Amino acid sequence: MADGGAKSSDARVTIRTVAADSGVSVAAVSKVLRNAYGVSDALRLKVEASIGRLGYRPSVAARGMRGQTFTLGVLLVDFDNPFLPQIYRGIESVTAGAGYKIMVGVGAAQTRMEAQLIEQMIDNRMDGLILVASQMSGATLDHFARQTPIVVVGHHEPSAETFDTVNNDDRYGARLAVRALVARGHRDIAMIALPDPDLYPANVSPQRERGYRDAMTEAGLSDKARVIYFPQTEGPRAAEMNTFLTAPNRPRALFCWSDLDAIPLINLAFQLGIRVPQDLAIVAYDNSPVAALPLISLASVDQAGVRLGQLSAEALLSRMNGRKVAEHILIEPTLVVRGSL
Amino acid sequence: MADGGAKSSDARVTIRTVAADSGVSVAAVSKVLRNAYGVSDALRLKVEASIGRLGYRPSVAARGMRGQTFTLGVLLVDFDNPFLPQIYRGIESVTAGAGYKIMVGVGAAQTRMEAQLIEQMIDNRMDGLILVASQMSGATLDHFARQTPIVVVGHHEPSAETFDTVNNDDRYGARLAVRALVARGHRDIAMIALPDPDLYPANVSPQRERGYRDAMTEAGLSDKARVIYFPQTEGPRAAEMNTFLTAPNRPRALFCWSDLDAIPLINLAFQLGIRVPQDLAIVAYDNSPVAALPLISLASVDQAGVRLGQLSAEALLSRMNGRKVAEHILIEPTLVVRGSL
DNA sequence: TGGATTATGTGCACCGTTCTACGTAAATCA
DNA sequence: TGATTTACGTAGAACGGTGCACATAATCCA
Repeated sequence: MADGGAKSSDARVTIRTVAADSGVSVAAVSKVLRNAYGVSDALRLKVEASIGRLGYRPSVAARGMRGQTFTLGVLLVDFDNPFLPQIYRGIESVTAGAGYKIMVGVGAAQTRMEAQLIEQMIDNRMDGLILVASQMSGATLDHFARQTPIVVVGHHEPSAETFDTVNNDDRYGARLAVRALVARGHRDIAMIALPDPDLYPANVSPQRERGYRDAMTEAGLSDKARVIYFPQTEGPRAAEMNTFLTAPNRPRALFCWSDLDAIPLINLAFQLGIRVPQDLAIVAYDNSPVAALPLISLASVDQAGVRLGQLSAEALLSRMNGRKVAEHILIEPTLVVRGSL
Repeated sequence: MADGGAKSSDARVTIRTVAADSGVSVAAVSKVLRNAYGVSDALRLKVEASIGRLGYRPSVAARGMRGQTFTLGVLLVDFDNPFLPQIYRGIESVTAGAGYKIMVGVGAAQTRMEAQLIEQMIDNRMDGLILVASQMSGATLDHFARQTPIVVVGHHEPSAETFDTVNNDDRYGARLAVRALVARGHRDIAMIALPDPDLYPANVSPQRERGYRDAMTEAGLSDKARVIYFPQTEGPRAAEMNTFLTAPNRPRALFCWSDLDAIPLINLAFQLGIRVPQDLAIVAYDNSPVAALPLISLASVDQAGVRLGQLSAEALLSRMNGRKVAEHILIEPTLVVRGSL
């Protein structure tokens, strides 16, 4: 790192500095920067030399006022879900090649904060947005999608026209999981899902709930179907999990909407002396790294997070490039069998 | 190609729209926005009414060209370290109250990319930056710190003058961990650390390494001290871990620089039939949520991530507020005893 | 009552880019 | 050879805010 430049004047190097240094107009420098049409090799070389010499970097903020910022925004529900990094990596692998930078906003699973962050990203003139597992309603998404290109991951809304969606087939994935339990002879199979499925029908949990019911019906077990909703706040949740596991009518098998709930559950079962899978078989969803640990060994449906990320980034780029008609991509998940099954 | 995307409808509401609507000057609206001096209640009310009616939001990009953006940047090494969310939460809890928004950059543990993201944040005119566990050298940090207020977490450089640092006392924490092993009668205690401690002496791992040596010397075991460095790439690393655990000279106890390495290790031990802690006692660092799972039950040094985040945010705000002299904060970690010890 | 303050609002020059419209020289065509 | 076209470069108006310098009105003080 050439730090020895002894930058006597701390004055910011702007496009004007570069123009003066290379003896051309500001517009010419701008053309080189954007590599626009109408620049001779001689000019380009001269300008690039100046840029290098001065260590010039264009201001994203100023650039955003008229043109592109080459920055994309990614909104994540929260930080704790170990499945999200995979999606992020997928996105990054595609956008980096196309010369885009990424800024991440963390929603903390609150609609209010999510909206603020999206507005923030729009106000920063980011060129496009990818929203991962957003809690927002289709109408709100539509509102934002009219202002900037948007792709949504983990939100099923195949009829949306203003934004694209990228998902794994959650309904099918759930069916896979339940079928595996049925194939092992289980009949008393319950499901753990997120509360208020009717409030957020586009979210993944309600979709998986439908897949669960499909599979139960398919196996002639529709009368056995039973969905449990745990509270989302830490304290009450732990207590209810405990009650659930120690209750006399505890099911013999469990399909859990996400590793996020299954991992605490399998640990609690261990503490309570409930043997997995002998006393309680568990299959979950997301195939997060923790599920793969031998000490946990949680069977889980893999939704190819990296692939989801790549597809969403590609969709965003193509939309930014002018595509107007919405795309709704669905990929096929697979079941990863482990000891808990 | 020249078309930026789908921003067809609704002409943008700008400060001029608001000025026209409320019948005052642009400057007056700006004053209200910044709540600057010299605004009557009547004017304020009128303008705020217009803002509400029109749904106006100031453009961060435009604002950044002269004034503050009220946006802070947080740079994280990577996404997979489950300890980072705690720090983020701490930061967020402080900055939200002060009216700042946060954008996150993910460094992917590459110096090159980290530098790019920092530049990106500066170019976006963010008001200040918090760098968490950055890999960068002190000189590079200094270079950036001259351009914008910076606080660094997880990087020990108490003599730095241009930026603040916030850390837990890694050296002391390591000593705590090793002492606990010694207290249980262990003598053959090895340490697992990050490679190239001399290349990045300011990072946490070398600090913990020093604490390990301190404690070994303190217990009269300096001749037994032994530090193992695993390669950082997935494949070779797993292989070397395996070799290490099955070697005849495998130590009886292990202090691991981070849960990040200890968790795979404890799982591998389980697979190999090595009993923890009977055959191998393990203490690690970071006290991540996974370590706390009963099935893992990994003893670990807790460095109060949330508190670190809060302190760094407070330091940043005070620095942004004009403080020039550097602050170097050190907090005391605690050991969380669990089954692996 | 006149001059000095103080409170409130406005005009306008920035900030650092992009991009359209246009000028000019060189190359091509008829 | 003159008329077109093409290639290269430039001037200057945006973009959407901020904030200084100033004008005006209201209030205060002897």
